[in-house]
Amino acid sequence: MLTAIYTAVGELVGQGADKISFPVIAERAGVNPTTLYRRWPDVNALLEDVAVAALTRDGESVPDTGSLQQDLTEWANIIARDINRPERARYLRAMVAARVDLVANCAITDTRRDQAAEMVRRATERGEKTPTVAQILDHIVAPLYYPVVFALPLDQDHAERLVRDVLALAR
Amino acid sequence: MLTAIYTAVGELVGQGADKISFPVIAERAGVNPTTLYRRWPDVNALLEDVAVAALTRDGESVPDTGSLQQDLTEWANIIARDINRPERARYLRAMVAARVDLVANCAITDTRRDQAAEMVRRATERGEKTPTVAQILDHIVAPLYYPVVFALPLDQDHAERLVRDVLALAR
DNA sequence: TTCTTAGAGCAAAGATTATTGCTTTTGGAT
DNA sequence: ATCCAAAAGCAATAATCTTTGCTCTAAGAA
Repeated sequence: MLTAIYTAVGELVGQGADKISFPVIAERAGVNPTTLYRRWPDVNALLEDVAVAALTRDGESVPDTGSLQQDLTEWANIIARDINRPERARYLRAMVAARVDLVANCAITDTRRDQAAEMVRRATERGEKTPTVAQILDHIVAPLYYPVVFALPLDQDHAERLVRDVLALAR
Repeated sequence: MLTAIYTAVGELVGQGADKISFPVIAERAGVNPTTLYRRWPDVNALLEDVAVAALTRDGESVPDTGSLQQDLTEWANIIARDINRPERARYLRAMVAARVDLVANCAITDTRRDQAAEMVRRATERGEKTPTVAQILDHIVAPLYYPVVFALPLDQDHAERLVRDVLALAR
């Protein structure tokens, strides 16, 4: 039931459907539209729920290679690969469209911040100089998301360049 | 006629209306819905046109203070102030929603790149060491847009910190 | 001035979406 | 097994959006 609905939404978002309405979702999920109208205040709310579910399932473990540079590089590449997948990119845009503040805060930013903090903590323990968590978010995460959100052409080695830059800020 | 339509759209977007349809726009603009249906393929197309018009009219001149640091600081603050205005933020999100690749490329990125290039050029002529244009886009522009797009809380002095960081990359 | 034509309005019809009262199913507790 | 309550389905209705043929207006050309 619920998973059928989530799946339906995921498929619609994934294939870039531009007419995502309750009736459309309901038909694809094999449920009655009324169910959706009764359970969610509007389509955006449902979209939000699905987005949270889709974006928080990060089995992604934080890289732990023994060097901050490698950790960040692997991490940045994981993020880059993830958000550049077409359907993932559409999720992001759909969320932005829906002004899904909650998702933005919880699922994306918080997770990324925690992961960055973890890597910095380990590096500090090893005695490495590190940039701040805020710097990592500003200078790695943001530049990775920016082109995806705005549908700009992605360039190779972006992640590597960002890591190199941010490491120059290590104190 | 056209300006009435654009104005109507602008007002609706500006006040965060979530039901932006041709009939609604038409009524506010005092035109017949048919006109809109016949002239634009769908609402997003109209939104795109309006967004282009709204975002390309940058009378913004590039700062020229005699120092790259000051140029970048003023520039970053101009950008930050601009895109953090609520209705401007909504435009951005609306554009992202509409997958307005064209707008993203032309109006935003290209303009910003040109402006950055101009400041770098001047600084280089003065003999200053500078970061690359790509670095400025990655480490100043992207981090400024990121929180706006994702509706994250904005923090004071963000622009200043970004400029300080990016200048550490100057070569 | 008259003709031409692109664009805008009007109105009717069709399609889709949203709401609501009521019935039916389902899963768990007794 | 039976009962209960929450959730889902159903169907009728309303509201909104979309399409289409036709008419009317206005700006430029002959």
